[in-house]
Amino acid sequence: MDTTEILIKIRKIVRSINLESKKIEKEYGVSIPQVLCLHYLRDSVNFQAGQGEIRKFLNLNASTTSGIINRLETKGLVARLPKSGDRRVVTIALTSKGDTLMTNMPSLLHEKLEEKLGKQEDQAILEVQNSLELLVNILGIDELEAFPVIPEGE
Amino acid sequence: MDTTEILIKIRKIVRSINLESKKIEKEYGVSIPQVLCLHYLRDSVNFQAGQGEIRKFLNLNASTTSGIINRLETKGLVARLPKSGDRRVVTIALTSKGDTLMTNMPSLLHEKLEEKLGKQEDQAILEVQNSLELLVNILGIDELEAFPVIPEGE
DNA sequence: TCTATATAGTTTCTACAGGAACTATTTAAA
DNA sequence: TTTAAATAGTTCCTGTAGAAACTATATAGA
Repeated sequence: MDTTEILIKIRKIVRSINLESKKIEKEYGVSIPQVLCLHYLRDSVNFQAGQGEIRKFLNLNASTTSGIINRLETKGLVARLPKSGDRRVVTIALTSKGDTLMTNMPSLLHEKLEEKLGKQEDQAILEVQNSLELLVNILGIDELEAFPVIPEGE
Repeated sequence: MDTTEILIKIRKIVRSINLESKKIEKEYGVSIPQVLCLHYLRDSVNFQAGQGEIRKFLNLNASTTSGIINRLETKGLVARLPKSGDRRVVTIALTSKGDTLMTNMPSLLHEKLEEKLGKQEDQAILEVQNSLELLVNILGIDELEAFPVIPEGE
């Protein structure tokens, strides 16, 4: 049985996402994780959210999230604000510059996938979802299962 | 339609592979890409191969491959040898230390997946493969399609 | 109150990953 | 033969990713 093939395909998918990310970064100055972060802020109340909230949404490590926010901050797309009440919490706020960028950024991988996947039969889409679910379960992502998927992705 | 969910699942799979890789690295001192590299050498003639050959098999950038080999070399698991004939080519050779490590390294993600996937119905496995294939095609990994998959993975 | 302990983030370190620029060698062409 | 182009690798730079160690703040318990 060819699990090697499956692993190679997963590696290919990963790689294509990375390549797309670098392409987007070159064109717009922001990578996919950065875009996802800005995207989340745009959907948040007052365009603001705590680092932890973002971290949970992106399903990333705190240090990774910190780095992403650092790069966004350097570009002026995001600002770190103090939170009254709990001074441990750093509120991340979308700047108008960040908002403008998001407005002008067209079709990401996300939307490309959406478009192309839309052309597939419903049955095929269901199979893709089931297959990925199976892989997720098989690979044993138990500790992560709890993370709250905020479905307000789009 | 929920492509967001699909992307999140792919990210989860990627993440679980990374986590597994770090776990393996902590336990055995070598990561999955490094193991794949050693694995390839073990299946090569005289336990040797050119960097380019490895690069094509792993489907990675030259600089990335260079880094992986560097780390393996530092650990003494691999050695860089000159190739008579073409002095641009660097032959990568598995050392006995590397060979021994591979002999003693049990059940990788690879084999875990194999084991767990073996318990699934053939139909499910087929669906997984088809789904990944579909995603690979949708994500447009055209330039990479040509890379020669040596099926001697196991 | 004083002390755990838990929580929120940051910093440092390491690995993977790719692009760009570079060196060195080989091959093709003029 | 000398130049031009292709090929094989390396080095440098940046980004993603996580673990470990750390700071600072908040909360619970004695």
